[in-house]
Amino acid sequence: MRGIDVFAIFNFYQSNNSSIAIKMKSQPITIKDIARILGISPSTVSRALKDHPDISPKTKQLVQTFAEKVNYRPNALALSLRSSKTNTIGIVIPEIVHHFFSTVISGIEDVAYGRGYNAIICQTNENYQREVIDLQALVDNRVDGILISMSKNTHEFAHFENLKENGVPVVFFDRICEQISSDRVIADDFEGARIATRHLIDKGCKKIMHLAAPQHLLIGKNRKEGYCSALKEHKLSCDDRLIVKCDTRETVFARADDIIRLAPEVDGIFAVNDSTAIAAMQVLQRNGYSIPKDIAVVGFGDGPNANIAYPPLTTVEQKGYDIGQAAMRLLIGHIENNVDEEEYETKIFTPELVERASSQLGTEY
Amino acid sequence: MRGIDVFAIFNFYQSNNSSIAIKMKSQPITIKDIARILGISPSTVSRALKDHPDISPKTKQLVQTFAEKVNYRPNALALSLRSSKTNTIGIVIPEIVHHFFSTVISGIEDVAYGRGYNAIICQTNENYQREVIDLQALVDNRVDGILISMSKNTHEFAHFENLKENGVPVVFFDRICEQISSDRVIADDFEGARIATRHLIDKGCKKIMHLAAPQHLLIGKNRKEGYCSALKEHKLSCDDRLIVKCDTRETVFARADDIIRLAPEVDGIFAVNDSTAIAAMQVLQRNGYSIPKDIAVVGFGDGPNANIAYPPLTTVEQKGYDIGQAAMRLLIGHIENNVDEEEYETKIFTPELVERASSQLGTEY
DNA sequence: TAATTCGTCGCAACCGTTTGCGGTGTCGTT
DNA sequence: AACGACACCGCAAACGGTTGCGACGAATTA
Repeated sequence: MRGIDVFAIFNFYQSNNSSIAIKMKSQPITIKDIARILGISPSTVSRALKDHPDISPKTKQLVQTFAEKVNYRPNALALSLRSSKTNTIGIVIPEIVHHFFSTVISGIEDVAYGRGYNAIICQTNENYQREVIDLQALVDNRVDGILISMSKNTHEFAHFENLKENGVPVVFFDRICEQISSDRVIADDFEGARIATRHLIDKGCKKIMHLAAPQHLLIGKNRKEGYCSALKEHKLSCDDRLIVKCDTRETVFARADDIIRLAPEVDGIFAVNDSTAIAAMQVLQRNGYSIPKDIAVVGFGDGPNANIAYPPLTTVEQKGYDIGQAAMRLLIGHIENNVDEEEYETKIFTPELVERASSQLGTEY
Repeated sequence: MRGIDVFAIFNFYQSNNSSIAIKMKSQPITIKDIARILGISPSTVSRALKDHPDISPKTKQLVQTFAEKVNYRPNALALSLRSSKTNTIGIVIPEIVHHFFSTVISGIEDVAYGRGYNAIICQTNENYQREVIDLQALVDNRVDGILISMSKNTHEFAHFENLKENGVPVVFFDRICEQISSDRVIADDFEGARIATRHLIDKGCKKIMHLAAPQHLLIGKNRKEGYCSALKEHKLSCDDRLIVKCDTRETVFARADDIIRLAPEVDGIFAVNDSTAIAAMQVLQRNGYSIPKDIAVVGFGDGPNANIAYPPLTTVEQKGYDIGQAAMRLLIGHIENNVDEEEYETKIFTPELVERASSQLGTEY
């Protein structure tokens, strides 16, 4: 008897729903809807859907097939509110357009999806204000944890402290914040720069110019020091005169005169990143220098550009994918073992040299 | 009297909170917490925080300053659950690493932030399954709307239909779905290809090769037809023999033999995208051809690669930023005027030629 | 003095889901 | 006949916030 009634309503609902679906935007169906239609309580529906032993097989069957038919999906907002667990993590990065960050994201996402987490990506465009706003929005939406790579223009850290006060686990990667104690995953910039510079020396370079990033950035500092270290290793002097401050395509062109002035006495260039290296090659080529015949060049952070450059650029690969995976694993550890131990970990990935034409000093390409 | 009491508790709470903040992760403070501490009801707190006229100035002052002190922030989940409005939109794209999509995202975000929306980005990696999962997750989290650029491998569209049934506004951009009626924002691939091909003809090319994407993709089809149209405009024949199917760096190298075989009789190349164009230039250069002296080359979709290439690549710019802005504006329109009119709009952006060295036929670079 | 108004505030319901606990009905047991 | 055991299901509270409505005291008015 009851069964017949129920299925009558069932069918009515179905046809009714599909007919109105054409005219109006139907709200997603809820457990309460199902309960009302089937004439049972929401709690029973909830339990039936998750095979709770208190529910009779018949009821389970009824509810489950009905839920299937109407394509029921639990409201994630309600679940999160009740459980205070969103299964979502936030990623805050300066710019997604950078190949390095894109690969980091891929690493993060692959681990995240595998463990049932969703990732929401925020880009700050190197803007401090945006970083503050993005982090606040993530906290407001109760993400379970956050992965951050700092903006270049961030010099205050209250918004980071704020995360800890709100109990949000955080892992910094690449652009870490020295003033905040936390888990960290970084590329070994010092060692990478040393490898790159050593390579130039091995290729026969005697006087190597360095195109450097601002020294208040860890990246800039560490890469410069790695460069100096390799020079000293080989009894070469680390001359400040050979260090030109430019770390983007634009700044290279802006300081082109300085580079050209130094070029005659130089036979190698180590640039703080690939686009700087490529821009420098172009500046030199336009001024009559041949690369790598006259001057060998090495970049940093292998992106797809390195292959496209003329000549193809020797560079050190930064292992963004691995860094992303490691960062996500660390974060999950903090989220799931709600251990309050402030035992922070730092993982370091050493870059690897990718040798191409641009560093073969003395050869024609 | 009462004031003194309250502030005593206030101060107690403060010191207590800061002391435990060191040892344990404190949950974010809620309206209920504030109500309990101040000895008033949650409703009063809620109203005080939003300057409701029913609340006395004293109470408002008390609540507001206290909320400020403890850095109260409303729980976005709770707000969304009640209002069924998340102020969040979803972006589903194949790959963020592509410069075009990155710029689209910037356009979207700038409009979104300006109108009080957050954006959550999902990349499908050109994977149909991932696209289904991502869309489902967005719906589960009750985003207010979704912007999609389809994956290459999507041939079923039930998951798109599902969005409409759930009443989620959708705008397709760039990689639109022809089978689903919806708002669309696209680049005029046909016209762009025609402009690019015309440019080669203007530069003196008589026989132009086309490196084409698969013809089941709209992009591939439209760009090829634009190419043919320009040829016919100038009484040149559109010879299928001159069309080589390759649309990535890898496929260019795979079909390098075909390209080289055709090269002697060709004086121009129009490639379906920039990386294909650049790879083709490299293949030709390695085989003794000089560009643009022997063969002029034009790409499609100006990315930063075009500047880095040797020689710098002439290409047509796709206006990703504008497309992103337009798509987001359309979406907001649908979200905020809950008009059920199925009056769908299609916005078309015509690319612009960016002339560089690679297309200056007959000249030395 | 009694009735009305106004200024302040709290109760309770709601959004969608979960879950402890208690209630009902049907057995079988003594 | 009375009891406990068990299967099955619903009530209500909770997550955090909002809001219609009613309550209460004080001040104003008739």
